[in-house]
Amino acid sequence: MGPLTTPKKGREVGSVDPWTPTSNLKMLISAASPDIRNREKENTFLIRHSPFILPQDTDNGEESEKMISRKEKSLGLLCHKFLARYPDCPNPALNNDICLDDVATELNVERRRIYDIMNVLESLHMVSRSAKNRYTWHGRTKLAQTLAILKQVGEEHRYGQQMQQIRQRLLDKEFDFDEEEKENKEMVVDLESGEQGQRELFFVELPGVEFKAASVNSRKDKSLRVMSQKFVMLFLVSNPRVVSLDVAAKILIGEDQGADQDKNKFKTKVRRLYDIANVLRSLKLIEKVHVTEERGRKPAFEWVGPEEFPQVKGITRKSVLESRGSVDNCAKNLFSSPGAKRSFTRHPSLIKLAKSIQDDRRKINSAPSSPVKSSPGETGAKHPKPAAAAAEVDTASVRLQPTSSISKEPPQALFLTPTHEPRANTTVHLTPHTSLAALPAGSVAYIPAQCSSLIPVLLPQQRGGGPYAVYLQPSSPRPNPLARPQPTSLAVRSMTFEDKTGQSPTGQFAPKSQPASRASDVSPLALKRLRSDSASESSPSKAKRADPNFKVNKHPEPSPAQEITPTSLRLHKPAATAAAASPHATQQAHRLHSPSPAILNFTLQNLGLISGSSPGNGFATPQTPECAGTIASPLALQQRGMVFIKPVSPVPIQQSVSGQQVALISLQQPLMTTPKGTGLPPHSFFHTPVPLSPLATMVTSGGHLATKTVYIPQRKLDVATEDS
DNA sequence: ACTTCCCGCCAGCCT
DNA sequence: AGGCTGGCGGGAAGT
Repeated sequence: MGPLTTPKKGREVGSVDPWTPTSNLKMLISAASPDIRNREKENTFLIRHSPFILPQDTDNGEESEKMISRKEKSLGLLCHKFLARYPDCPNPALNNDICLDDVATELNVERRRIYDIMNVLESLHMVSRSAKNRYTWHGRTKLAQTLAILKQVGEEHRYGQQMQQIRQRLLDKEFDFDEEEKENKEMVVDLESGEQGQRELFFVELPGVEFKAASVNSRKDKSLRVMSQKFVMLFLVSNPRVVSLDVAAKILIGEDQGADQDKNKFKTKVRRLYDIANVLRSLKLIEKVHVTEERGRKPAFEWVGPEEFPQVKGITRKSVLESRGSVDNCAKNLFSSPGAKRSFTRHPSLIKLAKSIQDDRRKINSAPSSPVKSSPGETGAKHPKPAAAAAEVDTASVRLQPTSSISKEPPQALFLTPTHEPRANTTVHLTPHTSLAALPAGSVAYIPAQCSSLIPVLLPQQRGGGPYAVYLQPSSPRPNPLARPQPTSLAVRSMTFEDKTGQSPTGQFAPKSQPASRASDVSPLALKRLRSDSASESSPSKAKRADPNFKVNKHPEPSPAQEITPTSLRLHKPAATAAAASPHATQQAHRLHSPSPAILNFTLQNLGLISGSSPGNGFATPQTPECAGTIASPLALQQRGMVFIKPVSPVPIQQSVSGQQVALISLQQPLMTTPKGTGLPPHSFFHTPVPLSPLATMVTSGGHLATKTVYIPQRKLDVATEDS
């Protein structure tokens, strides 16, 4: 097909690429403007020494005139450079005009690349197009607001469910490889016709940041922007905030491509997702991680941006949906969907859907929209950003703070702000900025990976159901906290955790400064259950020594990946730990091996959920109720051989092909040593389908809890933890 | 071999 | 008509 080839790498900075037009241009530019060149150099320097991207590769001194690697030309890096030119919160009074030509010139890239960046930034309302070749810079002033809205829209569109659905499909595929293609098709159909399958493309606008000129908006191809918004939405509605590329791509394909999508389409989407992701990464909104499942490791991204947003209330939301035949609508809302062209392919149910959404929208669009260009000054200055400001505060407050000096362990080891993490890929980090207090009652919270261990936090349950956590069985029934860490022979059995997925938890959190949980908050029933359940247990898995790294907790510096990795997390067959605490749990649950009462008490106490009885082992429990999640001493728990596995995904129970009930769960296993030779990063997400035991089902017999029950089979853990 | 994603062609819209 | 935008996918770099 054409002479489309990617020029080979290995060009020098100043060298000319004789066969591309841009290189000529570049040469001309740099020849003509030493000024620009210098600026470019500065930028390069800046970037080089920034933690973002380019981690280690080029620090060998004089590489200034060396080969430009592909990495150095990445969109993310480019975006980073771009961002460096503008303040996060621009003074509206100043000139925030962006001229694409200038930017392209100064950054020494083709305009084409700038468009990519601008599109993504525009989707977040960090810039808005003011005229041809011109944008207005808004910085992050509207970001929180935008995210809030995107989240809301995402919830309305049930993206969370769609993702689940897709994950399920993928899961099914794992059970039945032959069906792969078929499944794919079915999925699309389902999404298309499903009552929650809102296929229409839309772009969410903000007052003051609308697409101005109709000419700009009538353009049909806005997919990068729309994709970008949707991609962000996926994160915002996903719990946990991890979205794998394939799932995202599938959703995005389904949306605008109906059933005719194929492999190429998918690949193209993924390419675009990478583009978007790279910009989002440079914005520090997401980070790259990996999800590991049976079929291997796959790329994913985790949201590391703000978690809490201002109320959307009072904000005009203009989610312009594609609406067949309503020309006025398009004109008015300055956004016409790409669907126009494809309208005939649309499933009838969608038309209905679109209509209802349209109605919906009408209601929502109460605030006046400005069809007129707004001046740069108008944006952001008009409304003293009450919402945005609030959001900033919120955002800041969400970060877990190091506990007071009372704590024995270096606080830094416990809490780390993600923004300070320079490292790039592969390692999954827990989301430290998620305020524990912000977690829905009953959810299993956790602390940052730097803590080396995942500690469950039982939040006060709201109503019914029991809070639930998962315990990995400690090897010793009577751990000596002061001794060297015992080898951990583990087994997780089941977990139930409640989490109002898809429901915005906003608004019901306890203030960060106050303990999220207190003994009184815990359902007595649940506690009772916990205790009684933990009757039998123990397992003398005389095992191996703990990994020397076990003590890393003492290192204040974040070196997440290798810390605390009991290399020998081998599963111990009979050691079953049940954490079933649902009031509905039946006797069967009792039969499960549970954590010993001592441990439970200890844990609960540490969590500030109960008070009174001491750990009884001489171990001083730091009182650091800063927030429930502070969990006095993770190390202590760790030393007791307790290991927790965090489910990182809502866990709907599904039917597998064989008719067996299965849950697709995602675990994050910072404690697990990667099996040798698997090439899996130590902190991988372990994404796996898991057959549900009758118990798991039972535990959830209460009803809605069913969708939150996880049964972690030994088999899976074996896979992940077996050494050698 | 697979993942990541740069590069630039070229269609389509805008001025 | 010519410039601006941006979808798109080949294929190279990176892992």
